[in-house]
Amino acid sequence: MLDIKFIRENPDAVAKALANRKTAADLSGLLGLDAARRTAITEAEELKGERNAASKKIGGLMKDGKKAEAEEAKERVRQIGDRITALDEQVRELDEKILQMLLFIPNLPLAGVPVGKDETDNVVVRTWGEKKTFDFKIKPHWDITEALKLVDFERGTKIAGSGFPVYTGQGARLQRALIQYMLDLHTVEHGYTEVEPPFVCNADAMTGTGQLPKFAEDMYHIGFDGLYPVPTAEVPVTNLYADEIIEEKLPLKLTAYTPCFRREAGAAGRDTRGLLRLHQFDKVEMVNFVKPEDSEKQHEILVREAEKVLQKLGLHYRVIELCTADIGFSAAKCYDIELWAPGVEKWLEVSSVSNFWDYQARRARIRCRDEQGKVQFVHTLNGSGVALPRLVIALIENNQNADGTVTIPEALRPYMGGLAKLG
RNA sequence: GGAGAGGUGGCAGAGCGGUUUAAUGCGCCGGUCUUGAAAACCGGAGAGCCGCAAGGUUCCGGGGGUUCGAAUCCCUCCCUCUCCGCCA
Repeated sequence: MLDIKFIRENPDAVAKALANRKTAADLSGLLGLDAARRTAITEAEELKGERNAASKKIGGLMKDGKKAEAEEAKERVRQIGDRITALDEQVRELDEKILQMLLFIPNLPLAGVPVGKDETDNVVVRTWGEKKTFDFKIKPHWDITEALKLVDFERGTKIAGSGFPVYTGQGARLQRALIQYMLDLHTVEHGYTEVEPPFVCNADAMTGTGQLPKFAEDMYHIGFDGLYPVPTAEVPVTNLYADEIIEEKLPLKLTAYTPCFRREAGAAGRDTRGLLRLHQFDKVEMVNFVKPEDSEKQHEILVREAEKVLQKLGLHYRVIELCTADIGFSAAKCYDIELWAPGVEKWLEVSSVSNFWDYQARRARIRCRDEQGKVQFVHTLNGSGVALPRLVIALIENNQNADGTVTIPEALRPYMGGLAKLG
């Protein structure tokens, strides 16, 4: 959420930043409500001051036995009280309206984020590795998973629906191995603390990180209990510190494996084949809570930590900086990491590494102290480290052999019981 | 799920209608003393909002109510603990 004070003092800059995002917002309407709110608060607080003083006097009169005088004063204060009740109600309504508007306004892109009209204006920052050449006819991953019985799509559809694959045999083992490999990498080499959060969250948590209220349709919802299966570990892990002043040393780096549930509303019919786009998938996520002055530096470190996962597996990837029109709702700056998948001949997004600045911290009220002990909002960052299905796609398409087997990268073999090949 | 008890500042724990601007202890920060430290003593110290500031105002699990005035009384929801039941 944006700071209403910042909007009040920089309306033009905010309008321009939102325009770069291709987002419209009624800023003047918002500021009108803000002005009305402050007027009402000022009057209400003045009256409360009067009432507090008068009530104290009444207490004194009662004690002295001056009953008549006390009754007279009570009547006067009652009237003040009525006015206060009305003003408080007015403030409450204005607060709610202002909050509802703020919750729907996205974060502002950082200065330096390329201004663009859509995803075609994203910028390739760097590329690692190169496209592998094959001396045989390669297969797309769905043929490989079928031949090696790694994934059973049909039975997943039967028990849950399309987009809910069943991993079987070595395919299931591979999922488990990748999760463990990534968690070990982040905890041992990158200094993360592993957490295993709940796989469902309440509406408050969903609002804190920005999924609600705007993206309700993208999520599953257990209406009976008011819970949402998590669309990403970002939600439970970031909200761990909601409503807190973090006293631990920053940066605080947490990593978590969770399954992720997404309705993919609006994406029906796209990438329906294989593992490209799913309603449920596994992901290891990294979340950082950092001091405001460190967030840009820490963001760069975070992308490198995600890249490390791919480098150790020897996979060709590129890092993209998203332009103003393409960064996510809550993000101020975002890098995507894309793996090359030769079978489907596509760059596949396996990681999104975002700097949320103080946007989520303000929504979730996550704070820290500066050197003077003054309370301020932390900056939150997160990055996939990484998402499994597309990693699996790239892994098996890149490492497939002429005989139909798939070579397992060295880094992964300890997690596969020493196995060198699938199939 | 049933019965009971309880939710107060970082923690412990008073207060149960009007000098509570939330006692007291521990912990924390600063100071005195000390070669240094400890102890002792003195002082400080929560969060939000409005305000240029002075200052004001709100917050005792959440919400609502009674009252001139609520941490304190009433209603309701949530959570925790104990016992019972069920159960991986």
